[in-house]
Amino acid sequence: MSRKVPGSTVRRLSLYLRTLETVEAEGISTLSSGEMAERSGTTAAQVRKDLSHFGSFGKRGTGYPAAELARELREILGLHRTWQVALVGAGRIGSALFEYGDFRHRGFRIAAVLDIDPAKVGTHWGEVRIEPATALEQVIQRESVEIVILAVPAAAVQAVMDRVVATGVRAILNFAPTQLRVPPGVTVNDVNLALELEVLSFALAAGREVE
Amino acid sequence: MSRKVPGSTVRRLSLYLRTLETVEAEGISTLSSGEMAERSGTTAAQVRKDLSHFGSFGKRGTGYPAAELARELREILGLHRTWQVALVGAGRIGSALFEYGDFRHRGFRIAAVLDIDPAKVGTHWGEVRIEPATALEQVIQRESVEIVILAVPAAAVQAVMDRVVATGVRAILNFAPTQLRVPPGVTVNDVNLALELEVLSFALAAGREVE
DNA sequence: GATTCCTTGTGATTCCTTTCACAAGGATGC
DNA sequence: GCATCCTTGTGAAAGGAATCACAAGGAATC
Repeated sequence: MSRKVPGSTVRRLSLYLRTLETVEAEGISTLSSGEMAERSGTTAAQVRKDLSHFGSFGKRGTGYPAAELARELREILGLHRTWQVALVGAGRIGSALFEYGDFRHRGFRIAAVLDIDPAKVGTHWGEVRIEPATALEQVIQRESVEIVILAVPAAAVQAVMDRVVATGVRAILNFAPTQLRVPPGVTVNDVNLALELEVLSFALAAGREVE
Repeated sequence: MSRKVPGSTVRRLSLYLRTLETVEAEGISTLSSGEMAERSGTTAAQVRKDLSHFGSFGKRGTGYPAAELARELREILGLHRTWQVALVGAGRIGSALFEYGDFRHRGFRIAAVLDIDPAKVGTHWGEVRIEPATALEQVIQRESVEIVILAVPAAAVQAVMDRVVATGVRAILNFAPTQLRVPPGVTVNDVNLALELEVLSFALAAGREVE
């Protein structure tokens, strides 16, 4: 049980949680680190080491109780509560994310959608009315937003980010292919779709696997 | 100039390339490893070490010629040519990816779109006719597809992947939140959107930055 | 109850990535 | 031409993460 947790461990915890949910749906109530590893694409030792950062959840000779470990992981990952999310950018990517059911089931509620395009402002996505980007600060405050998803063009993203950070938001998911400058204490997670394809391109061109 | 290249280096190369393109657009023709690092969110030593895996591209006392290094990086990443891509799954995410302009500009041509839904099959996205998922093998062969993007539900993805791999495709970009089992020689790159939000959730819940 | 078989949790080790530090070499100014 | 200032490329060192290996302990069988 240590203090500093590698980002790679956090990402695997998320995979473990999904594995546990699948396993529970299959009616399995206990699984070993080896079974977890097999299903999550890692090794038994890695599973045990990852979990050991946060405590001791298994029983020797038996393994881990699926339901209980899932509950623990949700707690650790902060998924035991609902997070209010604002989505900036109502384009294709924004729309896909809004529809993405996984988010809601996992405790992320897209409470607001904003866009700069006057033609989109005022229209509705389901229950949510698209609001003007100029109202960013008010919307974040009104909806108690803690996580912002940026799905805006690369040219605009730094300016929007600066405004977001100024409101006190400390977690940002950025889809623009731009390296953002953020003050310490703010976590930015980048999803760069072109980059993901380029990794594949490299693997094919170089004739080797990557990662 | 070494043999084995870390995946993290490949990902940074992609960022460097984007930085170079930005820099060129600003009319800058030469930049140092320090300037590159500043703009790409890393360190000067890292930039030099990353590039040193592939050769020697800079000039002491001066830095790197932007246009030339960009050309070299495109070569290394395999972006000097066009890749034929098939997109399986014409839902929200598939649609967003199809519209995503960055892909085409980077040498990725979505040559085919497939879906299992009869209501979608036969309709067109731009020039591309949506084809039935049953025709997967024929379409891959006909279009000489080398990269497949899987934007299908988690429950279906392993079966589709098996068929894709059987055709000889060796590079897959998977958007389903499922750990795929692949034979050696096949590179799978996962994009797990819920996971990316969960990393942020963890950071907020734990009160610390991640990565 | 004793024996055998599993499985966890974790220090030690190995492996890999990043950072450091500096020699080598080019540019610039006088 | 010489001195000074930069910048690269890279071996060496440091830092982190994954793997190993095993002691500790529970379950199951006879």
